[in-house]
Amino acid sequence: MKLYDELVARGLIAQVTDEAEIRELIDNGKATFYIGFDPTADSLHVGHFMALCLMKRLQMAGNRPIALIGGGTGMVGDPSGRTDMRTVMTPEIIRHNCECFRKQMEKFIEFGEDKAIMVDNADWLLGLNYVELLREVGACFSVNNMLRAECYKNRMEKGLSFFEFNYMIMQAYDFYHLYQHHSCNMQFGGDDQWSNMLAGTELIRRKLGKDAYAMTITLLLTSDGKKMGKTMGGAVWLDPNKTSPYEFYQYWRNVEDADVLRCIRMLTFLPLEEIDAMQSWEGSQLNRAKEILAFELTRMIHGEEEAQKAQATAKGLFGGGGDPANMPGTALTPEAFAENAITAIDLLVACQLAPSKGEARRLITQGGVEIAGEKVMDLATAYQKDQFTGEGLVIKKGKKVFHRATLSC
RNA sequence: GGAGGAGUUCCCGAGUGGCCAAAGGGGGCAGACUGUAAAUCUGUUGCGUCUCGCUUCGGUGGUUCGAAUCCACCCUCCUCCA
Repeated sequence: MKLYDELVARGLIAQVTDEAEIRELIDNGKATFYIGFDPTADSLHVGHFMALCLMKRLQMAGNRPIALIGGGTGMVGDPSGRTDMRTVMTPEIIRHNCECFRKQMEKFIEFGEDKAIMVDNADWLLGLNYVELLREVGACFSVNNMLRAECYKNRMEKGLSFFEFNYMIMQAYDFYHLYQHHSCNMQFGGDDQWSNMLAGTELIRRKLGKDAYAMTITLLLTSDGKKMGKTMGGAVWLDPNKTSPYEFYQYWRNVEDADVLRCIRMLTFLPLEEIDAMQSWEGSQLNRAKEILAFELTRMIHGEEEAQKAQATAKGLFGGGGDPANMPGTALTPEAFAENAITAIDLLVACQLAPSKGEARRLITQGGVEIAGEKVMDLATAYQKDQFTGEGLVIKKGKKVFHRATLSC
């Protein structure tokens, strides 16, 4: 199966500017394409991961990827799909985030001669002169059209500053720049980027009279329409220090039935035939598919070894028999103990399993806490310091959250 | 710049002097049921030394025995006019 058809079969393609032309280019390895990543945090998340996967698929088919880090666009912030303005980040934070992105991407995509290249749009955007830019590209944009763009829709009610309004022009300029300096003829991005990407192809057409193409990746949504990869605590990060491999594994292990196959199709590199075979799985059989999904993704991001560990830990905790060694944990300092003991309430707070003592108390009262295999019934239950040495104590909050508390020395 | 309107807890939203840590819904958390799923039902959802105290209704002052609620000034947002 050719690449384009595979992308369609996996449900990855949302919108394209010119299907025939794009098919021809990418199937034959003739595309030089870019995907932009704005440094909004100090780690990539699942949404970025999808883009990186796409990059890899195209690279494997012989196309040349350009990873663009938005050191320049990050100074403004993309208003697409947002209902309020992003916090404006300081240049220092942006630089730091760019550096973090760079490191994570290098683990996943091969950069170098004849391989992928990485560029930072700060290199050309920050030096632009306002009046020159207006004269050079400003004339190519119609405000009337820009205002009609989908990405500004939900901002028309809440208000959109001129500052953010310019984001589209900056992104269009990126494409224009890359077209000229790196022969980049195609741009990929999340589906929310569609209008920004079209602005780029339009600019290239007007300024250079040349065709460039754009294609968006389907946003990975849950069956009830929320973005995948978000939890209450925030995004599911690729940085193991922000989301541990175990937690990462658990996130995917717990997706809803309705979402498993779509996730496997879109996020993993498993052959389509294998995935089609899972289509007929039903009921609790789907748990097997969830394991596959969780394992595959953890392996791709954290490596085979970490994936094995995460899976063994999960199986140990939920199924019994496995190795429960790798669960998240907290090393308690001696100061946490009053007279060599710590109450269950303080323990929950110290391990950040409860945000406050009141919450911890409630959890215990409602029967949601188990420590060292025993349900905590009494609010006054306390544990001696020496119980935390070695393996420490395993705390279970609710049905799914396991945590190991040890003593730091 | 002018005229109106609005800002309440994680979110939406009620509350117009004490009975207000503040209705209702959403979301979250926990329990039951299950398959580490969904749906459903139940409880819970500011903090603490927890029958009591403390902090919270955009900000700062004020009136009052008492303020989310009244007054003054300020900030932010929305709508209409320029």
